[in-house]
Amino acid sequence: MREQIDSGKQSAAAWAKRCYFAGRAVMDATLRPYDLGATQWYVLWHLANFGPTVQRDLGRALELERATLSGVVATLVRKRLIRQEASGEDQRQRLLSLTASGDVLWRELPDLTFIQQTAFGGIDDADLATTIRVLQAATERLQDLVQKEK
Amino acid sequence: MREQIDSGKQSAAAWAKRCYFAGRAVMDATLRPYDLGATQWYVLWHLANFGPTVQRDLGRALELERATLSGVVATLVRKRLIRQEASGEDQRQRLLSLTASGDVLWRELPDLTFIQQTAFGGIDDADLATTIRVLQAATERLQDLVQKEK
DNA sequence: CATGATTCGTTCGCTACCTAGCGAATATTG
DNA sequence: CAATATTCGCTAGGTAGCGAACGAATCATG
Repeated sequence: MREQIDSGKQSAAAWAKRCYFAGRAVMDATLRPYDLGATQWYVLWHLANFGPTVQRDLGRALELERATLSGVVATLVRKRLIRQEASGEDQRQRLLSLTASGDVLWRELPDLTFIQQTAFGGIDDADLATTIRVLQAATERLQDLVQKEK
Repeated sequence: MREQIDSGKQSAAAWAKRCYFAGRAVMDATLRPYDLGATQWYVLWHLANFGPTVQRDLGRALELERATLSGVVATLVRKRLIRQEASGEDQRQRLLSLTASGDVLWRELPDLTFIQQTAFGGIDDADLATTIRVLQAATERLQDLVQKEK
């Protein structure tokens, strides 16, 4: 929202938005041949790298709301790429794991780390650290604001 | 997506995402009593500050796709907060302006600039500038990547 | 041990984005 | 001037994310 750039504060927020959407656009374009969304890729990525995971833990790891993850998981189950089983200990929990075909697909998928490499590669380490620190601080303050609204 | 923090590069992208959604959450919470979404607010804001605007120009100013804006505009027209008229010069264009009730509502709305003030206030100017520069560079590189995919 | 609070996953309904494709209007070019 | 290309707004269909509300399971407390 370009006109909001009357001060650096608006500008920072606007660039955070643009950066997020630009990154997602690249992921979407890359994953299009595989009929996968960015979030679906993250789920497969986690299961491939960390093995079977309880849905709650997956949500916390990927920082997704239960409702959001629920929908993504349902989609992947429908595609038979992941499996959703009862967890032994807690009957409320669902244990997620890759199916055989999910594992096969995962091996075919391109490595997506090149996206961040392209985006932030060559940027000064100190500047990158500053950026992360500023965004982190802003996010925390915003989350506090939401809490206070309630 | 916290586990992606094996390098600052993933982390920066993840924080950009969180920052964007946190900001939107505050806007949504603030605007809830008025039954308005964040994007709807931006449209009203622009019309209140810049007067009647052609839909195409509004889309460019707010950096929204035609399709996205089309839906938002339809919603606001349905609420009778804005008006959509034929533009004199070009018969394809639609001129948008606040209705009387839209103007009344706008005056009631709280000032939302406090959100960015809260989020980025007190942060060192140089750090803020660095953040903007890094995000801007990353966004441009990502957009180039998308172009190449095509 | 019974009651109440919390947690987990689901569903519903919403906003906000996108791409693709359409028809109509306008610009460009041979 | 006719044919072609572009632009503008709309619609359809998709993903991503949220909050609220719900049943079932579990935990905490009197």
